[in-house]
Amino acid sequence: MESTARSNGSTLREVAEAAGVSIAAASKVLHGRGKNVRVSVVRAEIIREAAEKLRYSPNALARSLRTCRTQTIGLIWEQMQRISDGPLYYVHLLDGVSQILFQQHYRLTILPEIPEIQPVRALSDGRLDGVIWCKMPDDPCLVEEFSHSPLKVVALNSPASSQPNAYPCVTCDNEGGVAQVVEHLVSLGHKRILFALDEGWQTTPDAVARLNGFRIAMDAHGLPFGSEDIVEWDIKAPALAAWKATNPPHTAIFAWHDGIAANILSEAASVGIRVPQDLSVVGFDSTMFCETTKPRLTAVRQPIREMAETAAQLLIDLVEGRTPSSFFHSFPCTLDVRDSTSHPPHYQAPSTQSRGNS
Amino acid sequence: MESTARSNGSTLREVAEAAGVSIAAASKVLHGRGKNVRVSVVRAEIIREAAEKLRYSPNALARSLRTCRTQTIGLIWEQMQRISDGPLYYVHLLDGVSQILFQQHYRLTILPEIPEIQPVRALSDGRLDGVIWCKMPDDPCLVEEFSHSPLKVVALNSPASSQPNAYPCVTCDNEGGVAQVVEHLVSLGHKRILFALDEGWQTTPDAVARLNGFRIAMDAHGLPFGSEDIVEWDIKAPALAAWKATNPPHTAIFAWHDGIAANILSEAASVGIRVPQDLSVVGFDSTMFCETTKPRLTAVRQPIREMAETAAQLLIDLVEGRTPSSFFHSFPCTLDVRDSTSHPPHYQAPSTQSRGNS
DNA sequence: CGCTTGTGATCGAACGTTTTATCGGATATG
DNA sequence: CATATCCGATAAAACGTTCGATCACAAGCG
Repeated sequence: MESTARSNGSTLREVAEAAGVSIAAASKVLHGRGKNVRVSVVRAEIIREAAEKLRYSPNALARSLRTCRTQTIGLIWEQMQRISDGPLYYVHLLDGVSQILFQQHYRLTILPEIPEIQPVRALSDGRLDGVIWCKMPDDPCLVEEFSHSPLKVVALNSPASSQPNAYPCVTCDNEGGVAQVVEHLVSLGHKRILFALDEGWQTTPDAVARLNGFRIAMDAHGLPFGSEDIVEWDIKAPALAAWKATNPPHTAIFAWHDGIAANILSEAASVGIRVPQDLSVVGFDSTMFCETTKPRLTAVRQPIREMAETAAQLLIDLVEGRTPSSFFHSFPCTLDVRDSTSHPPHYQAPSTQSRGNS
Repeated sequence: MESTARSNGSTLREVAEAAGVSIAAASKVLHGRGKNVRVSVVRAEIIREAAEKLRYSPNALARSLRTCRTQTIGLIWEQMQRISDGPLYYVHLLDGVSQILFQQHYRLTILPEIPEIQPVRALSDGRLDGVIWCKMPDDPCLVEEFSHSPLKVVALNSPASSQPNAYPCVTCDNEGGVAQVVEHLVSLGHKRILFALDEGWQTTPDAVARLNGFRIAMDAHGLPFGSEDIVEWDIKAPALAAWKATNPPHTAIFAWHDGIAANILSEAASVGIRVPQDLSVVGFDSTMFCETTKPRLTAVRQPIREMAETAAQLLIDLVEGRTPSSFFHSFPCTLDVRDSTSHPPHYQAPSTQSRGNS
């Protein structure tokens, strides 16, 4: 075995020797650090030449070991499987985060999903300055663990923390967005609306928030909403046939994210249900995706790119010792009305509208 | 200012002191390193207890500095802007890469696009064991630069290197995929096919390869193909109106990737051109995207996920000192025929087909 | 007894930086 | 002339690991 694996071409010491100066001088000239170290212009030039000749490249590990800063932040999100299955939501998230990070000379490391506490400690192994955590669970143990660590953390699309100022949170106004959906559908004349979730939604803060918002909004309109109005949509098993059988039927479906809505659309097409004539469909996220579906998909727009940018900037501020002015950022959602929503079947103009369905 | 920023809760030395043993012993027990270091079971337990009590977490920087290994690999790809504009291609790439990496306990760092040589040297700053480079240019200087660095590199979707065994290459059979498109369209009766590219395609190896493949395939069918059959599609400026004016008109368009094809589809819909009756459209990549477009998009399927997995595994092998059996991996493409291709207008059955167009 | 082998353990030298403390000497200040 | 200040520069101590060298001691073997 090699006794010592040479890490790189040349070191600061070699440059210093070649230039006939001290290591400190070389460090000062090449990296500009060191307050008390002063070096004349002539020697500076000599050092720079020596560095170029030796193809010197500084070792970031050694520097980080000394300075306790790595200029690297981590991103924790869902399992890749779900990310590549879903629509463009995560791509925009990545775009926003990396945009801010790169322009401020930070690197981005993608981390595998970490559910347990133990691995959280492993996060603070010195390689990261901070972490953006998507859908971070609101667990006091987690906060406790982070408080013992120099690692900074910002939560993105996570439930509001029970400890208000433990870490910054960036979310969107799920409730407000959902309220707009209900408002839109109700004004079109819909009374029974199905809420579509996918498997494992219980552990997804956003899904829970949207369901709650939906319940509240329906309630505000005096419309009934119970467990029979919720369906766990399975990509594999078509469920629209079953939907047809319910009585009185739901005239609209709201899916908690675009991916499910898209699946509902293609399922409807294959079963022969016309959207929006027979059934209105609404999604959530409103990425580019919605523009190319069969009837273009009406959906709530979540400003995920801006949210990601905000989270990244918040984290950088924290890492660099600046205290953010606010620890809670909620972004408003808007409704993009496209072609997948319309009046329910047998709709009558509001003036002659009677309470019971004919 | 703080003179010394404490990096973390506790160090190996503190654990060793608490347990009353040497640092080497603690290192051996907690990390299993050190060949000659032996420690009895009783003391091992004492050390483990001390570590737990002190919330010890090893410093990866110090370890990497010593071992010259970081268990981290970098991913160089296009600017994020293009990534989030495009279809799911990059998501699947990321999925494949991270899948392999994570399960073998490697981390993934996303790097900003690096066009210059100088920053390439900065890559080998000790933080990375290797790099997966998408659309890596075939530049001898680059190879030269990498040969001076301990960094391993694997090229993904890049042109075959002029130095065959300098680094492993993973690509798909662009020519073969395009040949299938031409075969498909010609068998449907098309004779004039427009090739759609987007701005800056000249620097994209895949785009160039597909254009070449297209030229060859058209030639093999005895069909003319010249500069008037190539169009630079601009997302902003609709071009289908112009297309209508050409005489004789192209009856089919092949776009070098799905994103452009999708834009053509929505443009066609807004201008009133029916696909596939008036115009056939074919894309390349065939991600999930193609299933939800207005007519479902016929496209060449590129096994990007498998390609990404292969590239990642190749790189890990290289990093861990194993020599890959092959340095060139080309994946076959298949044609997914969907609803956006059909016979050209005024098509007559082959039996009465005459050479000239009526 | 002399020699090898094996066990359990420690010491201390790297790894490549940053940064504080220090040091001649020149120059300015009292 | 004594003393403070500044300039140019260096030595050396960290930072937290890994790992080769070493050591004491016991046992096995001829």
